[in-house]
Amino acid sequence: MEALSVPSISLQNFSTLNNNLLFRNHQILSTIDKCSSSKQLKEVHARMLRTGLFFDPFSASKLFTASALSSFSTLDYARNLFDQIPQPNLYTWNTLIRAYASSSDPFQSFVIFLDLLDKCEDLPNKFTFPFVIKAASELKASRVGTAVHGMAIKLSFGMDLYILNSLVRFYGACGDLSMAERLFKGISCKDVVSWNSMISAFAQGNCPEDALELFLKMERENVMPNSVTMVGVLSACAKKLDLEFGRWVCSYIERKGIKVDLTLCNAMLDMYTKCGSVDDAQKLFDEMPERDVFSWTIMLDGYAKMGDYDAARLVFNAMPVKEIAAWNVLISAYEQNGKPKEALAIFNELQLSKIAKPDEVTLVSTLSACAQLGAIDLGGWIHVYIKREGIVLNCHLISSLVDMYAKCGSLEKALEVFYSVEERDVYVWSAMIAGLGMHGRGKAAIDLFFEMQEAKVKPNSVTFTNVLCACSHAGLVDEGRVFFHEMEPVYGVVPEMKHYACMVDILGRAGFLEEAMELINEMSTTPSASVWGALLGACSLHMNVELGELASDQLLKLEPRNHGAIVLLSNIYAKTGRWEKVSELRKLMRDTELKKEPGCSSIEANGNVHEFLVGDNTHPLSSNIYSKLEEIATKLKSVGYEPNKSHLLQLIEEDDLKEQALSLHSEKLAIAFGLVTLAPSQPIRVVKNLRICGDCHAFAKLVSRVYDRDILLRDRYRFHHFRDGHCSCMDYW
DNA sequence: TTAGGGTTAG
Repeated sequence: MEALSVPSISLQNFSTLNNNLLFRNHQILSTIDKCSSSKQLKEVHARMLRTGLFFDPFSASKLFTASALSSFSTLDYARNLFDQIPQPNLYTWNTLIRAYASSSDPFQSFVIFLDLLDKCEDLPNKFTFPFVIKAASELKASRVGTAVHGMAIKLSFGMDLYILNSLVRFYGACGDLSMAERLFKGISCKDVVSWNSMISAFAQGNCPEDALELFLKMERENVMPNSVTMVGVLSACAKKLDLEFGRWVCSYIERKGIKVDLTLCNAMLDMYTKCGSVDDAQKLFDEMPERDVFSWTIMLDGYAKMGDYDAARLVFNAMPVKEIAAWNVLISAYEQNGKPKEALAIFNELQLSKIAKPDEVTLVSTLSACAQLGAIDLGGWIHVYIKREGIVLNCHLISSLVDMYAKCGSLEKALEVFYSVEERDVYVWSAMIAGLGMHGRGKAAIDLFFEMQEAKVKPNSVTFTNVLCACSHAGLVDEGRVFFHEMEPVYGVVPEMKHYACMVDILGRAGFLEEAMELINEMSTTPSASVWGALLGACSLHMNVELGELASDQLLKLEPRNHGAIVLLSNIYAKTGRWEKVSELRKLMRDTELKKEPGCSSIEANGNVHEFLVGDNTHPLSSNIYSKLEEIATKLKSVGYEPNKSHLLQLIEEDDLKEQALSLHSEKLAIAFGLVTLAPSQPIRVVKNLRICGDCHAFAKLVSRVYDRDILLRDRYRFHHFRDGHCSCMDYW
C-alpha cells in the first residue's frame, strides 16, 4: 500500500510541477512571438536552455521558426539553432527549407531537403514540396525541380493545389511554358493563385499577349483578380510596350477597388516608364504615399534609358538608399548608349564612394564599357577583382571577359579565360568565335564552331553571325556559303537580316558582286540598310559604279541621313575619275548639312583612356606628339613611304593640304602618343571609331617595323595586328 | 499543438 501512496503523492506533485512547467513554458513560448530583435530572441534561447525547454521538439521548433522567418534575425543564427536541436521534427525541417528558398542562397534548400530524406523519420509532406519547388524556381533548376515533381506524385501529392500552383510557377520560370500551361489546365479547382502563377509565367516568358489573353479569360470566368494578378498583367503590358492597355489596366484597378499596395504601385511605375511615358510615372511617383528602393530605381531607369542623364542623376542623388542596382542602372544606360567613358566614370565613383559593392551585373556592364574603349588595364583589373573577391565566374561573366580581352586586342588572354572554365554556354562559345573572327583567325573560328558541336552546345543566331563575320574577315568565301546555306536545314537557325548582310559582305568583298546581288534579290523580306551598306562597301572596294549607285540609292531611301553612303559613293566616283559626280555629292552634303562622323581614336595609358580627333592638338602632350610625328615621317620617307592620297576621297583639293590631313588622322596621333608614353616593351593598342584608311594602314605597318613595336588597332569592323611590317588582316579588310 | 503557393528594379 505504501508503494501505492508514494506514486500517488509523486503523481500529484508531478502534476502540479507539470502545470507550473506548462504555465512557464507557455509564458516563455509566448514571449517568442513578442521578440522584436535578435538580442531578445537570444535571451529566450538562453532561458529555454536553462529550463531544458529547448529539448522539447515542439518548443524548440517555435523558437527556431521565429529566428528563421523573422526579419531581424539572420539565417546563419537560425541554422546554428537548427543544428543544436537534437531531433528536429518535420515542421522544423520544412521551416528551414522554406527560409532558404526565399534567401539569397536557395540551393541550400536542396541540401537540407536531401538531409531531411536521410535523417528525418518522417517522409516529406504536402508542406515540404512548395518550399523545395520554390527554391527550384528561384534557381531555374529544371532537372532538380522535375525530379522533385516526380517525388511529389509518388507520395500522392500530385493533386495538391499549393504544390500544383508552385509547379506552374516553376515550369514557367524554367521556360517550359507548355508544361506550365498543361498543369494549369489540369487544375480542377483553380484559385486566384493558379491564375496569377500562369499569368506571371506568360508575362515573364516573353509571351505577354498570352498573359493578357489569360487575364481576359479570368475576367470572363468571373474570377476576382487581386493585386498580385494586376502586377503580372502590368508586367505583360510593359513587355508589350502597350501604353494604351496599360492605362486601361490602371483604371480597371481603380474601378474594381483592387487594393493598391506598394508593389502594385511599382508595377504601374514600371509599366509607364517601359512604355515610354516617364511623365505618367513621375506623376504617380510624386503622389505615392510610400516609396521603396524599387520605386526609386524604376524612375532612375526610366530617365536613364531615354537618355535624360541629367534627370537620372537628380533621381540618383535624391535616392535615400543607393543600392548596387541603382549604380548598375546608370552604368548600363551609359554603356548601352555608346557612352562607355561616362559608364567608367560612374564605376569609378562607385569604387570611391564604397556605398555599395559591385555585383555581377556591375562587372558585366563595366567590362562591356572597357571593351568598347579598349581599356585593357581596367578590364584586366576587374578580372583580378573578380578573382580576389571570389566572385563565381558564371557564363555571363565569362563571355564578358572573353569579349573584353578580344576587343582590347589580347586574343591570348581571351583564349586563356575561355579554356580555363568547364561550363560554357552558347554565348561563351559565340564570344570566343567572334574574338577569333575579329582578329582574322577565320579558320580557328570555324574549328571552334565544330568543337562546340562536339561539346553538344547548339549554335544560335548569334553564333552564326559571328561565324559568318569570321569568314568575311578572313575571305573564306566557300566556307561562308556552306554555313549560310546549312544554317536553317542542318542547325535549325533561320537566317535573319544580319546573316544576309554578312553573306553579302563575304561575297561582295571577295568580288562576287553579281552573286551578292542575286542573294539580295532572293530575299523574302525587304533588305535592310545594313544589307545595302555591305553591297555598297563591296562596290567601293571593287569600283563597280553601276551597282554602287543602286546600293546607295536604296540605302539613302532607308536612311536619308546616312553620310557613310555618300562618302562611299563619292569614293567610287573619285576612284573612277567622275569628278563632276563627286562635286554633286559634296554639294548634297553641304546642302543637307550632312557631316562626316569625325574620326576618333582612343588609347589607354597607365589606366587612363586618351582620345584623339582628326588634327587634334588639345592633348597636354600635343607638342611631343607632333614632333614624334615629324620624326616618324622622316624615318618612313627614308624607307620609301609615300602617303597615299586617294583615301581622302577628294574632299580636300590641294595636294599638300591632303598630305597634311593624312598625317593628322586620329589613329596616327594615337600611335605617336603611344610611342611617346608607353614603354618599348608594351604593345600600342588603339581603338578607332571608323574604318582605318589605306594610308594609315600602310603607315602602321611601317611603324611596326621601323620602331620594332606591336601595334594593335581595332577599327569599326575588326582588328589589325601590325608586327614587323605586316598586318594580321593580310591586307584583306 | 505550429505552416504552405502567386508580385516589381539591373
